[in-house]
Amino acid sequence: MSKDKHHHGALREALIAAGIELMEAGGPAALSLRKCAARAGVSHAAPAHHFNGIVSLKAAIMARSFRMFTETMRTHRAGAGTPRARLLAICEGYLAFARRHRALFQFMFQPFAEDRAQINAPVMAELEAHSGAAFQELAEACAPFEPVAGQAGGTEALVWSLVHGYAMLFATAPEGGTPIGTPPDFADILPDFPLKK
Amino acid sequence: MSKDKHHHGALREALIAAGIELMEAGGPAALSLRKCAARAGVSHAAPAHHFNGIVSLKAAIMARSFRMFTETMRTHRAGAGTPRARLLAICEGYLAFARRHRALFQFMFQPFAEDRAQINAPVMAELEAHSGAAFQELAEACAPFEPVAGQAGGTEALVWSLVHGYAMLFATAPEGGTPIGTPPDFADILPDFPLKK
DNA sequence: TGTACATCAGTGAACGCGCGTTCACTGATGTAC
DNA sequence: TGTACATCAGTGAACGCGCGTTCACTGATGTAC
Repeated sequence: MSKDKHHHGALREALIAAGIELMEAGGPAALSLRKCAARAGVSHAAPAHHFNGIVSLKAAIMARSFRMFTETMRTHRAGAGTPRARLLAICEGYLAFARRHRALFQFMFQPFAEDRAQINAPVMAELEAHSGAAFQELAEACAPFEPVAGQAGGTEALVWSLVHGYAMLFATAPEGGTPIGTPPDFADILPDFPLKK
Repeated sequence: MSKDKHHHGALREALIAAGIELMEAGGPAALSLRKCAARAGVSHAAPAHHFNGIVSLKAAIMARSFRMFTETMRTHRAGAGTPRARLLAICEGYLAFARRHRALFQFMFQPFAEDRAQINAPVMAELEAHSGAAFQELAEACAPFEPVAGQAGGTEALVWSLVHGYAMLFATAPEGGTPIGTPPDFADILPDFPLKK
């Protein structure tokens, strides 16, 4: 089999998958080009043919993460009938992803990202498309409700803040390390929003 | 002056301050023992006399950060008369700290913390006291209100999630990088909670 | 008040490590004719 | 269907860097008598 010598285009994807596994095992700081290459069964110089630097690998991992994130929300949304049920389902998907992929979730939303200038255009476009789609899911789920405080985006801002904070504080917290013993279910703290007239 | 040779106990604090400056300039990943030492004007071996490893330095920085965090909330709370005003003031303090100290805020709440086993007892106690005090401020501000969903801790969980998510998404986001153009003021999305009977 | 001595808090050199990146190379794949 | 050749996607060695940590040392400070 020639695969012993050549990856036939699968290496790029394999490196992304390896990076995700590394992060999930050891947190965002555990990622390195050399470890990704090793995990993909390839020499540490090989990734240079697929990413023009580690920043590009990180961007590709982030894009892939947002795609998984959006898919998780869509899966949860399927079958929810009422607007309230749909909104709650989207949020449950949000939280499910955060719980299942703690490190990726942290990685996706950390404010001190790398220099975006180093990311090449197609990867950047992919990243923006996937993260935009994730937000779109949330925005659509908020659409049937009367805007909070009468502002466009008010409900989105409230729901997004609430679910994101809950995810950070309660869903991805290290083993029981929160001042609130057992936090309430998310469904119990999501306010009732009146439907649009 | 003998300070040329000896720091007279001020080095420990100087190293913590240096670490905070480093993080605020370059994010949590910019911290290193050697850079802290350099910024404090001391050889890179000197910190070993004050911290038994970089994990201890990080813990001390985290403790100091929580102290600043609590102080910011207390400053904002001062002078607020009604329960609603106090709750809002605490939240504004929360957000003010996140905005002013983006990197510290991220550092304090990141889920993949170092091995806590390496932190020596007094630093650990200090850290727990300061982070406990921060949460206590928030809990006290929630106390006058009827518990959300009838659960103990319900209001705290809602408010904390909401303000924390808002801080992460809107207060510490990199230059305008949020799908919601201009987010609403936090005061507009904080629900009205009924007072206790 | 002096003196001997222990302790403290620095220095500078050295260590080994993992990292990203570059380089010449090589063998397999794909293409033109 | 063969053959010459360009391109692609790997390899392994080497580079320089910053890192945490250890070590013997030294001079200043504090203490016992």
